[in-house]
Amino acid sequence: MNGHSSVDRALAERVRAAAEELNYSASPLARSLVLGKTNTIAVVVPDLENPSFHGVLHGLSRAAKRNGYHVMIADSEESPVEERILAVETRRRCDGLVLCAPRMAEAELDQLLDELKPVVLVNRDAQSTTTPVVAADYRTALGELLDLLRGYGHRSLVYLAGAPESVANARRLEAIRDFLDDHPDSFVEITPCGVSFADGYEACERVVGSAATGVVAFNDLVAMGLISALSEHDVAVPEQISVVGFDDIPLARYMTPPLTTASVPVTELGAHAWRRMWDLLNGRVPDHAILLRPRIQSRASTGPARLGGVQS
Amino acid sequence: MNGHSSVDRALAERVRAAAEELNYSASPLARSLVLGKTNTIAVVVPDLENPSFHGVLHGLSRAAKRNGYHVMIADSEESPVEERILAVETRRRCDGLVLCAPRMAEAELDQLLDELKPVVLVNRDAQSTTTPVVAADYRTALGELLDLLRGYGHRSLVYLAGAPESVANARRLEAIRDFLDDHPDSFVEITPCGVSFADGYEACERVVGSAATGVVAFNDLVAMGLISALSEHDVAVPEQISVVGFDDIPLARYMTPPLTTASVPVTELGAHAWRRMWDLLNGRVPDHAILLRPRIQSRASTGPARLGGVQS
DNA sequence: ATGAAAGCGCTAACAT
DNA sequence: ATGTTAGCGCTTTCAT
Repeated sequence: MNGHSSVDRALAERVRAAAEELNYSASPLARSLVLGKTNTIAVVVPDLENPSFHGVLHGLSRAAKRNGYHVMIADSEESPVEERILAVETRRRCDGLVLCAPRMAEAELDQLLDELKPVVLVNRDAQSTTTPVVAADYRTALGELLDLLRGYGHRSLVYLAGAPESVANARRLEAIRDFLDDHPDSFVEITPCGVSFADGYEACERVVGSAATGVVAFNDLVAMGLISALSEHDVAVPEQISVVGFDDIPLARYMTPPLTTASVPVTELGAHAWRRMWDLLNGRVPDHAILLRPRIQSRASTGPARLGGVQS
Repeated sequence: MNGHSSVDRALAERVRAAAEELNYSASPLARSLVLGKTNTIAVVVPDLENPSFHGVLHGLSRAAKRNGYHVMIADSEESPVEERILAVETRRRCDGLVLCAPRMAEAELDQLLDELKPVVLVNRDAQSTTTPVVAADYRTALGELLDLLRGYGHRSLVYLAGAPESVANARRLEAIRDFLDDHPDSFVEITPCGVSFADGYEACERVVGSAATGVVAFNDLVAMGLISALSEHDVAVPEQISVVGFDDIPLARYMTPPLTTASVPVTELGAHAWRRMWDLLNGRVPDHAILLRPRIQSRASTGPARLGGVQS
């Protein structure tokens, strides 16, 4: 018997040596079958190409490896139906599931959660109070960005919105509503925009046409696109308009000017997700939800407001 | 019996219905054990955070899914020893292995390949003539970039080198050597630099100090860092110095000026890798090696050479 | 056409 | 302390 029974020392040693020689090792498959555990978990993501999932995957896989677990990946290609099928099917080949920002509807998700458990949710919450959730606190972070702008004296802002349906956008809107409630003298214009550099670039006219002195872009890409267009229109950032992004992508700090933004701790998100899963796997009950606070990176794309905005 | 035996129609239908009702489905684990195949492959990468591996993973996982295969990931964290252990261990839990740009030494790799097969290599070649290799043709692509610069009249260039040991850097040096052989009137100064924005930024002095009219950066990040520093030194790109990058990262086309670079088809790389694996899995013999040509993106960071370089 | 039995490679519980 | 056996959940082969 291999491992920790009560066997003769010498014999055990000889067996181990022989195993080494023939380079034999127990079939993980057969072990899994009899033990009822595969030492593998799966993570389902909507799009493997999205950088924010890389971070999560990275943090998760490293943490899992330290506990001797392997990780499978499943890419739902942004399809809610595919996502459901994939989740169920993948779940059967492993011991647990991590669902990253699932795209399926609330009702469907809640119903599915029971069948899938153990399962942990990343960047998406559910009714289920038994399912652990780990998420980035977009709402608080955007609030801090708004506060920063306000601290510089900005009272009239534009928000360049992302995908209207998305949870990410909804959270930001909540933060704006909170902010407006707290500061009745402030004004934020919600402008449909998008999530890419090109979207930000094209929003330039609208921004310049408004009386705003500050812009909150949905993310860094949008902010960069906007800044690029602004510089072509000879609008100085931050002298005439301050701009903030969101995500802190690698190039954000190297832009001219370096971009003020919120850095989402994606790798930590993944590590925390594993922690929850590990608890679940060991019969422990993890905290229900944990919100990770993005870090505000205050850089040179923001500065004191000039009265009257661009026109002045 | 489930599937395609010769059974009574009605009975089969009833069984299927019952299975549906109880939402029963065969345990993939037990099936795997008896069939001797897991319908899973694993891909080993040196660093899950590296964007170029995301593309490969993405293309690979989508292609594999279409053939009913799952994919596991293993992150060796850039450690050659870890890589070896991981590869062997992971291989036992699945039907095949894809090694992405393995960091281990040639000799070790060649020896290991036999134990791991079926295995396909991405962006790294080996002695083994039986192991399929799919790679990006860095050498040809850099040659084309050099030709482009030459076409603009540049005769004196600087190459900002990446990690000295890396295969990626070696391929580029080969291309430079070829180019120099073909064009004895050209001159390329090899300068140690690095792979990041900051590395490129710091190379500015060296570049300005040289007589070069064109710069070949190891990658886009380096090129961007350099251009950023050049603009602070009021050196105009491409009027005074032309700069090319490599990779075509998402922001390359949006830089000011938009960056001339080579676009590596990473997703296709992944898809091709799966194709090879699929052949291997089905007893077919795939082509030994396939080289995917990056696409040259000629943009505004390159232009006609001015005699005398910066000084003029 | 259908049912029974063997066995994939292991581990755990039992008997020696 | 060591050897033996049952069985994890399937598929396949062989009888019926």
